[in-house]
Amino acid sequence: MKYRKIPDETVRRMPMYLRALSLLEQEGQQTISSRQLADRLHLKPPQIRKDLSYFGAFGTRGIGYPVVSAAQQIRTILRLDVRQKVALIGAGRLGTAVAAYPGFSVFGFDIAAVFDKSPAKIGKKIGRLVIEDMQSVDALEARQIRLAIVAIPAEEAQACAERLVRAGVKGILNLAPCYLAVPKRVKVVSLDMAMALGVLPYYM
Amino acid sequence: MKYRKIPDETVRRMPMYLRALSLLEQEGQQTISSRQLADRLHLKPPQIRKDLSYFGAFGTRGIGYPVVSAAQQIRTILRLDVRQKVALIGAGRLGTAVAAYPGFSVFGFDIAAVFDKSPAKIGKKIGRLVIEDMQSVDALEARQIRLAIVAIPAEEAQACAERLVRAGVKGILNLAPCYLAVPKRVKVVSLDMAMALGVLPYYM
DNA sequence: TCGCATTTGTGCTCACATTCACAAAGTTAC
DNA sequence: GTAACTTTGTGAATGTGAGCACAAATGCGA
Ligand SMILES: NC(=O)c1ccc[n+]([C@@H]2O[C@H](COP(=O)([O-])OP(=O)(O)OC[C@H]3O[C@@H](n4cnc5c(N)ncnc54)[C@H](O)[C@@H]3O)[C@@H](O)[C@H]2O)c1
Ligand SMILES: NC(=O)c1ccc[n+]([C@@H]2O[C@H](COP(=O)([O-])OP(=O)(O)OC[C@H]3O[C@@H](n4cnc5c(N)ncnc54)[C@H](O)[C@@H]3O)[C@@H](O)[C@H]2O)c1
Repeated sequence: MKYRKIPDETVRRMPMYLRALSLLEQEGQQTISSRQLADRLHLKPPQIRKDLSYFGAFGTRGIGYPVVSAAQQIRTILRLDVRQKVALIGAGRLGTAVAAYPGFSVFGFDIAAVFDKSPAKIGKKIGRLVIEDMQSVDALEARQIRLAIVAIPAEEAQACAERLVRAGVKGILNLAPCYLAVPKRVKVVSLDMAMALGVLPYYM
Repeated sequence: MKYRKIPDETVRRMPMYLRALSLLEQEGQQTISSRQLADRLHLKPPQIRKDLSYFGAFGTRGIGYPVVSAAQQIRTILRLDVRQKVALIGAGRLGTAVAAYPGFSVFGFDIAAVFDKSPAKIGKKIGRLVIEDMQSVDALEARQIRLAIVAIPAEEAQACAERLVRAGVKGILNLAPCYLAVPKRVKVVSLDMAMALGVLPYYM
């Protein structure tokens, strides 16, 4: 396929494929067809084929996609083939849950530091990590941490994001219910649980 | 505007507008223009006007939208004008955080029950709620609970969703990293933190 | 009362995303 | 070796949503 800009939607689905392939890897399955994968993920087969083909042809006609090497390719594409360190900002109720969540490791993420502004929390341990003060955020670059999860109140989140950007952070997962204004070079993905819940009654 | 099917994307943005308007309500602002609102939410003004106009014209030309009545209209549209009870399934790390989260009340949600399968947790209190056993899920309809948040391991989530559907649940917020197959009449919205984080390195 | 400034509501166009349909390429069975 | 079958990769068609541009409506001041 001649070069085309990769659609954002395609990129968004890649981790989905990677998760499924990682699972199949564990199950020991050698190959999977776009149809089988589509059934699992509740997508249409051509969607999957087109998505994967943006990054080159790595399936075998008549057979499907080789599970292990396709997974590895997607890891490379998404830059998840190297372990990515992540800073967690906010050791409150949600932050504590996130810090203990093993689910990030499927994608090679490693919560490498936790920060909070509350003096009562600084120095306390959360799993194997010691909660650090917010000053220490400024040294993230030296520690090769370029990703952050923001789990502090919405009113504090914008200032925090700016501090993270100054500290060299390149990507932010925002769990606070607000928009974060950042330079274009920084990517923000926001998840808002209340908003997600908010649409459900409409469809009842 | 002649009748048109309301785009899913428009519905998805409505809670966003409602959150902003609720905030403005508190701040005591009387009216807001699409431009002002767009600046806050980082959208383009025509987007907001078009979205709102799907539900009828409720702005005033030359002025903007009346904050209080627009908020009330959106609440009615989204069926958030009546208090919605929500069941929480899973009182683990994430479930505990969710149970204590006050942010759902902006939209009129009320976590009305918490369930877990672990005998060690059943009967314990989590805030003002007592953790119930999974048997009790079957009685949700009688308690007028038609929404649920699923915060249990992915392997258990599908079976749980089926049980919820049998119990009359009409909408599910799924926090487990998996697809939930449910009848078409039931709406599922899934949030997957690891997947959201997974795209960030690609953009670095 | 009139003209100017403001802002909504919406038809239209364009961009993006999904899905179809089929040729190309490979496998399997005999 | 070949015929039947499977599945990929992709151009084209279709569907969906975003944004522009402008008419219509309203407010306000002179
Ligand atoms: N609890 C949930 O289930 C839940 C669900 C969805 C969204 N959220 C959002 O996640 C965020 C955190 O929620 P929570 O329930 O954990 O709140 P929390 O109050 O339990 O914890 C917030 C933590 O952030 C720390 N903090 C506050 N301001 C800070 C700052 N400027 N810098 C560093 N640390 C700071 C506080 O000391 C506290 O430890 C909020 O924005 C909330 O809306 C929470
Ligand atoms: N912890 C996080 O920050 C986080 C982040 C993103 C997603 N998640 C997802 O949320 C879900 C819960 O995560 P967690 O960290 O709270 O896990 P957890 O292990 O701390 O808690 C899970 C809870 O669910 C209960 N449970 C298990 N099976 C059940 C069943 N069939 N019916 C009822 N209850 C059941 C367990 O008793 C336990 O209390 C998981 O799917 C996880 O992947 C968690």
